[in-house]
Amino acid sequence: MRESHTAAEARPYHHGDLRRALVDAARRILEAEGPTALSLRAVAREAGVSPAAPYHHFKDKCELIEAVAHEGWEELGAAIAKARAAAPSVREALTSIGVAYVCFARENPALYRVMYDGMRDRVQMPDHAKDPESGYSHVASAIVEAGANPEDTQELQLATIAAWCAAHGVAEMAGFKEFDSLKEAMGGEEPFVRAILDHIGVFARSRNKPSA
Amino acid sequence: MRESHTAAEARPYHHGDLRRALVDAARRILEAEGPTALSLRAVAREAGVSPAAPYHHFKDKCELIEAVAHEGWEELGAAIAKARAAAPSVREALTSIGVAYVCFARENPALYRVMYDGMRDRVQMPDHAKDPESGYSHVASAIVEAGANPEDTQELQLATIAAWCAAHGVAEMAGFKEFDSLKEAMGGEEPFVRAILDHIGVFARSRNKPSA
DNA sequence: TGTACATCAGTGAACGCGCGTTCACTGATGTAC
DNA sequence: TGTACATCAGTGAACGCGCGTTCACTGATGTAC
Repeated sequence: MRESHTAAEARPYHHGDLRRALVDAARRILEAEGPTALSLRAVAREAGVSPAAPYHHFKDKCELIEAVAHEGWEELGAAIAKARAAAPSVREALTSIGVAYVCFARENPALYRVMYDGMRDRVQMPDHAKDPESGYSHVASAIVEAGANPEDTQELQLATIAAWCAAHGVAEMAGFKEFDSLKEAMGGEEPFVRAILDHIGVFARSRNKPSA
Repeated sequence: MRESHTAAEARPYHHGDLRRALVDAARRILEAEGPTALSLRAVAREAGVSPAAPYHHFKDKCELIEAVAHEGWEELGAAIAKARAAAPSVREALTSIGVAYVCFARENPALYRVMYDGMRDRVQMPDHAKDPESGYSHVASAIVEAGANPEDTQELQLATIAAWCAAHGVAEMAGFKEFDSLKEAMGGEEPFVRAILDHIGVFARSRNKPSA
């Protein structure tokens, strides 16, 4: 019952945990065929189930996609936390976070796109800023540790958002074929990404701590 | 024959310049209903023409969309050139360019998205770097004017790409509802964008010219 | 321990929809003589 | 200037497709007695 069943395998009439299986199937489709291929029917097909089955677990297509995106944000938050913890020094924490962010997006490009699409027209502020385990909170507190004044909340918000925006831009563009020759000259995509982040500045040093 | 005909108006059997009219119709749809509504049939409908008519002017849907995106890149290049020319000083040129870039994207969000979608999986490097009127070229030469060494082409490329990435990130995220209260506190979206760009650094000063 | 029954989680066929594209066609235009 | 004809740029009906969602259904499970 805990084991997963591929589409072809025989499986009991009752699935056990179809909700989970559907989210996994959706992610497999995203990875293999990209966001445009992500239809409810395709997900059901991939999970080896009839097109109506998902409706016992999700109100509609949108709700399934939200579940996928939610999982993505959680994993991104975890990746950022891990990178921060592993950083050799407080001064380098932000750079590590930036690299981890971009790597996550590059390793899960379709998932990342879905995460952002869900974000775009959201009215209600999601939990990001409130959840201390979110990527946002980690960035904010890394900026404070690097010397920013935690009392000046507006300034801190701006710095955090600036870092987030810049990382997002790099994440979306790092894969452009247009940069292939440059990436190659630099020894691969990661050195390239590090160099770009370093040029961006928010990641290279804190504004309120005049270098060292 | 030069005048435009709306869908309802009578128009001669031969359109005159249907190609142009189709691109305009596509942009109207983008603006009004966003990228997901941009179908060939919808464009034909909006232009007041049968669904088969566009095939006399474009090989397929993709070619139409490319034409729209191409127009977008040209306009973005022009907006950047204008901002650069209007900048009060060489030192501020980059900031002006950044603001102009983000403003363009925010004023034409759906068009901007289409432009980037077309970019994503492009193999052939488009003309951006070669075309001296492209946004890319303007940014690169503004960076040189700000003090970067034009001989070090790799460094110059990195700086240009870094600025481009950061601007893209801000452009895509500036509209998030999540930032509404902060934007309001800062007196609107443009001050907010300027503040974010300023935090980002590439736009605030050149790396190779240690401030002033 | 066995049986009746409610509930849950699937099935598969069907709905209406809009899409991209093709096709044979026709009305309008321009050119040759 | 008038006429025959090739070419161009439209039409509108039709194709097959995959989609999201609904529906009446049924097989499996769990609970009450």
